[in-house]
Order: sequence, then structure tokens, then C-alpha cells
Amino acid sequence: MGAMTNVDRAVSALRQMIFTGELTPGSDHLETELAEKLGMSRTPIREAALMLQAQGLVEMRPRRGIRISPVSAQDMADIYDILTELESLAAKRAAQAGYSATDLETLAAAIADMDTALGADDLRAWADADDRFHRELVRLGRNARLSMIVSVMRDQVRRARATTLFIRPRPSQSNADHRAVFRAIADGDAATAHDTHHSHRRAARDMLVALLEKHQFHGL
Amino acid sequence: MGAMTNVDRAVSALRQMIFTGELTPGSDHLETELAEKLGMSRTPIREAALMLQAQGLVEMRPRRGIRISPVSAQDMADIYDILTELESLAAKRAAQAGYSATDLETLAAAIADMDTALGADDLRAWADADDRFHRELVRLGRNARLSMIVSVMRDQVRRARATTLFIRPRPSQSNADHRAVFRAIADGDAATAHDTHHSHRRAARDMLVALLEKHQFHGL
DNA sequence: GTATGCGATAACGTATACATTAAAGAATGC
DNA sequence: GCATTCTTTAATGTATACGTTATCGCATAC
Repeated sequence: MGAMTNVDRAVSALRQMIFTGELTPGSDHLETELAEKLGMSRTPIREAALMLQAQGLVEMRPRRGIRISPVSAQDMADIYDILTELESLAAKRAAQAGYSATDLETLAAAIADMDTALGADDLRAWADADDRFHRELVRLGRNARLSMIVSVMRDQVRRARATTLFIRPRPSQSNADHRAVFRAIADGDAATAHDTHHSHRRAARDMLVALLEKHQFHGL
Repeated sequence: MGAMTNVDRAVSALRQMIFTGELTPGSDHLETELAEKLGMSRTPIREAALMLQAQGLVEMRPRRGIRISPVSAQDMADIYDILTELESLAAKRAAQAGYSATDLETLAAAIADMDTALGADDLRAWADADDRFHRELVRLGRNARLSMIVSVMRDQVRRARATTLFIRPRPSQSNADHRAVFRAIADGDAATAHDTHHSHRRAARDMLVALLEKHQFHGL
């Protein structure tokens, strides 16, 4: 069924290796080397690398190999700025769309899961539910390009989250924020949905930036 | 110096052909066909197509060829939504950066050129200066990723502008808006810079969407 | 006339070959 | 010892070859 091409496999495998840290940020890898590691020729590797390059995950530099893009604290700040604006827009559009309660079930479920996870002190489960919340929020905004951009940005910071998840303060305010955004969307209150999510994201950004400064974070 | 590879040439040539309309939106083109037309093998064509696909200019579909992505009225609205948010953020950040008058020279020059062009009724020159203004504005926002995204979105609507430029109302309000944004940035007034540019963009979006509706625009 | 199945065609995905050329190291001159 | 040039190496960019497989036309059945 799934027309699994070698390029697809290469993209998946490389993403996996990047996210798990098997390929460390800043490291270089020759096409031949990756081809051998994944058991295919250079052709699909090159094509996969081109795709990942377009998503900002790697950089291809002639004769230096494929570099796993490092993400600096400044990059982090830049990315969160973009996420803040685009997700807030999505929240606004979602509120304007006039969704019914059933339309918002997935969003509600994500919020509930976050509560549960927080109660059980399961930060991984919380992060997972948080992901689902944000992804669904963006989906409800009904702007395919916006969704794409957000997901690409999100991938770029994913690695940092693994690092910071356990040193950051417990995300207790977060759930209240999510609930407020949810209510605004359900009520069709676009301005509130936008503004609430905007300050939610800005707070997250400021927290993260401060955290990275404090921990002498110089790139990942 | 100019490390001109065939992939680069293919990307340039294809972009050119897309923007001039030589490759019409919605049309399909086999890799072999494009390779022959550009005098190279399929390999660089494929790589170029992958890049352009990542930028939303084409879609590669197995056995159907490389399709020049059509842009619907809805796409237009979506893109303008994104541009509105991101450019406004850039304006805000630019205002916060505390640029000097010399730093803002390029921006000022673009505004002046737009005035001149408008006086001479030269819409192409106006559009060109408008491009420069927006590009410089975004650059001043100092967020490389944001700049990239904006430039990709801008490319996607470029074709539509060629069509709509001469049927839309004269952009007289536009220059006043640009001047206001400029002043806010020079004054370091972030909120005004953001809000002014935001409503400027929203007005442009609404105008364009209305125009497309009116002219039964169903895709380009 | 419509639908179904089969075979031919050709477009794609990928492996491979190879010329080019940047980078690293060796050799030379000072 | 340091700089410079030459040589070597090998990674890349690209052409090419080829197996796989979707698609189209045609034949056949209804």
C-alpha cells in the first residue's frame, strides 16, 4: 500500500537519527557514508538530504558533507517568534470558523490528556499531549501552508525540547492557557483566542530563552 | 567564483519560466522533457524540482510529471494571512532594534521610489519599489527564517500580481502606510510599527481577495 | 455501448560510472 | 621553521543504464 520508496525511507531514517541525537548537530556526514549506513545508493540519499535541507534540518556543503544543522539560542528565539505569530493566527481563524463541540473533540482530548499527565508527573506524556494540542489547533486554523511552516519550525526545536523538558519549571500555567484558548474558540471569540494564545506562546518563548541563557546554551 | 552547477541553472531557468508564464500553472512536464529543454540530464532536473517543490512552486507526482502548482483564490488568502503576520512581526522587531537613519536608508529610498513611480504612473516601477520596501523591511527584522518564509510566500503570489497589478485600484493609500511604518520604526515605536503594517497588509489582502472574487478568479 | 482484463509503453526510482575539482598533504625553496 | 607550489586523493555533480510499475490502448465479454 504505502508506496515506500528509498527516498522516503532515507528521509524517515535521517529524521529519526537527527531527533534521537544519533546524528549530532554540527556533525558532517558524507553522502557515501550515509548511503552505506542506510543500505542504498547515493541517489536517494541526495534527494532525501535536499528535502531535509529545505526543512532546515541539514545543510549540504560541497566536499564537506551533509551537516546536521545546529540550532543556536538565537535560532530558538527566532523560531518561537514565528510560531507565536502563526499559531495565534490559527487560533483566531479557528475561532472564526464556528466549530461545533464535536469538531473540537480532539482539542479537548489533548487538554484533558495534559491534565492527566501533569497529575501523574509524566512530563513526556505531557509534552506529547501538548504537541497534539498545538498541532490540532493549527489544523483547525485551516491554512495548509501555515500548518506546514509550523510543523517545520516545530521539528527544528524538537531536539531542544528533549533537553529542556526536565529542567524547565512545571508547565502548570500552560493548561490554564490552553483551556482559555479552547473556550475562546468554542465561543467564537477570535480576538481573545488570538491574544490569549499569543501571550501563552510569548511566555513560553521568554521562559525558554531565559533558560537557555542561564544554562549557557550555545547551540544544539 | 560563481560555482554554477547545473542544478542551479535548472532552478533559475524553471523559476524564470514559471514567473514569465512560459510554464503555465497546472501544466505537467515530464522530467525527460524538461531535461531536454534545458540541455542536461534528468538528475539535475530532479534535484531542482525537489527544491522548487519544497518552495511550493511545483509538485512532483509519479508518472504524471512535474506540475506547476496552481494558486487558487483561497491559496492567495492563506498566503496573505501569513505575510501579514510575519511582516508585521518584522516591522515590530525592526522598531525595537533601534536603527539609525543610515541603517534605514534603503527603506527610505524604496519609499521615495514608490512616490516617484506613482507620480509617473509607472505601475511596474511601483511594484518593483514595493517589493524592495517589503524585502528590506523583513531584512531589518533580523530573523533569517522569517525572511526565507516570506520570500517563498512572495514568490508564490508573484504570478498573480502580474495579473492583478493593472486591474486593481491605484495604490495611493499604500504610500502613506509605508511612510507611517517607516516613521514608527525610526521612532522605535514597536507597537505602532506592528499595527500599522498589519492593517496595511490586511487591507491589501481584503482588496485582493475581493478583486479575485469579482473577476471570477479560479486559479492561476 | 459499456465494462473488464491484458499487454505494450514509457516514466520513474535508483544504481552505477566517471569527469571535475576542492581539499589535504608532500615536496620544495627560502 | 614557514610559505608556496605541486601532487594526490576522494567527494561531488552529472550522465547513463536499467528494472519496476503505473498508465493507456485494445481486445474481449457482456
